[in-house]
Amino acid sequence: MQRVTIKDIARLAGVSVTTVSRALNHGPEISPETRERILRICREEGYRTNLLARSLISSRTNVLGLILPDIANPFHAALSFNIETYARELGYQVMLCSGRPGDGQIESLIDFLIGQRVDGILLSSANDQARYLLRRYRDVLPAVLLGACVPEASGIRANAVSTDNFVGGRIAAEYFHRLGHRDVVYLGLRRGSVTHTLRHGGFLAAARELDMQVTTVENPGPASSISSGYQMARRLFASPLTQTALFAASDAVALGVIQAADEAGIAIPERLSILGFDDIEYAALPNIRLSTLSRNTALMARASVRLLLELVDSDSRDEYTSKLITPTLVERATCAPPYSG
Amino acid sequence: MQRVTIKDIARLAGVSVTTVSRALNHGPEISPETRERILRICREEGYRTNLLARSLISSRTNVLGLILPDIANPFHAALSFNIETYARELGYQVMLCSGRPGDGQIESLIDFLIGQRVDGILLSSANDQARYLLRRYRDVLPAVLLGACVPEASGIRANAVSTDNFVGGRIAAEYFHRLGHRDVVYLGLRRGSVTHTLRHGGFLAAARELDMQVTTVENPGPASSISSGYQMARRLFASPLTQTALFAASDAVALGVIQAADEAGIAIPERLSILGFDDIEYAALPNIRLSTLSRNTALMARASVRLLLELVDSDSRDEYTSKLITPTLVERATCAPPYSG
DNA sequence: GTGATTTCCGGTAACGTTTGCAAGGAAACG
DNA sequence: CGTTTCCTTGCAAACGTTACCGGAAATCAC
Repeated sequence: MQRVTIKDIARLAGVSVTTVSRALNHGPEISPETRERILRICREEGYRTNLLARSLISSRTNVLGLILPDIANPFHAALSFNIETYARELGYQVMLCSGRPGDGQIESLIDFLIGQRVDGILLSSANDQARYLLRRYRDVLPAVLLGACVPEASGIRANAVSTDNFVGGRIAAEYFHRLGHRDVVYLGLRRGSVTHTLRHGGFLAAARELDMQVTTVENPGPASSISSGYQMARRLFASPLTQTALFAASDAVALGVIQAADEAGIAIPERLSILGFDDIEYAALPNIRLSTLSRNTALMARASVRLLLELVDSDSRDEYTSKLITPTLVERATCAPPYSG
Repeated sequence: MQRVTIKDIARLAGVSVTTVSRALNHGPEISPETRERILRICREEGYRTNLLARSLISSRTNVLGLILPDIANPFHAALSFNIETYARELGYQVMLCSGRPGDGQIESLIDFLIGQRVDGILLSSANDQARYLLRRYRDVLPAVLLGACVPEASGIRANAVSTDNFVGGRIAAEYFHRLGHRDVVYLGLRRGSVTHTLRHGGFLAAARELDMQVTTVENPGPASSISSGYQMARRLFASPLTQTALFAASDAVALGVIQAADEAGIAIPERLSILGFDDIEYAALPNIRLSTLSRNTALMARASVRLLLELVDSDSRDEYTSKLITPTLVERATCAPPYSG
């Protein structure tokens, strides 16, 4: 694993290391001929700048940390893809880590990223620990919360870009009401999750105004996946079903619900309407045609990266900006008026 | 962004930096009391080792690079998740980059990872450039190819762990034959992709032995996604369909085919049997029930990480090991005997 | 031709660690 | 009590860069 250093190049070119560094980086203070000669030698020798050393002295890595709860969820995958492409356009690389909340996994990931001296982190682990984490790492490195909107009321301020989950919940409830549903279920809330608390809150608020009855099914597990949706739905379907519509915490969860409904012989949407959240690619499939609330991952990615980089550059810790993106309803085939046979 | 260094801790504790370093790292050569005192101060001050500096001197980062063509594909997402978890168990962090082959994206990613001095890379970009890349980076850093088996015959040797694509192709053809199909299509080959060349080869070989007729539809685009499958299938369905079964390059592609078939009014599996590859989570959904060839991502992840770490430790460049994993047929609902009404 | 200015380059320190070597003191041993 | 050994600690060099400052040569103005 022989590695060519700047010193080797300097020796080979008969110049000092300073000159080589200048040839590689800044412009004018070097003659075109020597620069060309040095660059040629670098190419021949296969020289590659040691970014560790460079970052050590410049105290900037041009790497952004991204923490996601579950890359297997297509929504997160799409988000991560968009974040990576956009960051790369801006000259940044992304270091992706997945970690579920609980048992200190997130903390140790953040610690690792700080150790790696990333320039900032994007944290998409929507739970109550966020507020704790934020305070703890507040003046250690710039961070923006992703998807986990911190409510104004909580007194915790954070840089965040998020889907407007409260409004999303409202939209869902209003849509159900418009279709004629009066007895509905909200499925997939994880206790302590800011995202879901808000979404649930919006759903409940609108439901109350509209005189609808809401049953809530909580997510016991950490992840919002197909299998967790399947588990929850099975519990729900174990007793006789009075409700006519179901709002799921995510499309993945909704797909699990569909699976359980299929097994339980519950017709969709005739017997039960199902509305998802995220609008993942698979929701649009002809056999699925899941009605859902769409979040614009490309928009979220751009906004969050841009915000984070502003923070990195400005270095100001005294103001917070929170960007909310309203989800939009995508009507497909899994929602219909209740069957009144 | 004030950062506490080892020097600060040393000053605070009234010892030398050496002592602090020893308290943080190796064991016996320090008294328990001072160690405890130092560690306490580190906690209080929020000290975090600068991994850049450590790596610079130890010339080891404990970071592995992972290059994937498309994280949005659930198969890659699952693979990446498994790789990350397994690597973390072994004390390594993963730096994930997505890059499509062509226009030098892969090369620049590899260059970046080398610059970051990752200990090794996992490269899952199955195309012909692999052989070029391998030779170029051969003695710069350890690498293992993922999913892209390099055939013995090609004379190029590489460390690789891969699904046995040739056998996979055979299995598919034999399965179709067993069901009674004689006129079939292979869809999704990307010209120049090693993976698909092999898979196609196995499919063709078995088909020839079994006297089946094969039509091949090539993938024009770079990615193996739902939309590319949809595009290819639309082209195929534009003219009258004589074939009765279709083997798709991946599950994502197969889902795109299903979408196009749905629009074209082609019944599955009555009019056309469809077989996928990968066995992604969504293939098992009750509305989909895609028959497919399963690859064990967990196994692939463990094998590749283990192999790579062996390479990192052994530092031997003279032997290559290639691990093949046989895919297994998963029969669900999209394959049936041809309709002979 | 002298001084001022520009152009190009080198020496050296620094970034925050780890590590080999050596030294100081205490304990053990005769 | 002298010597050896062990335990604990510190000094200084090194990793591969970049940045500051200063100097030599070349160019320019007069």
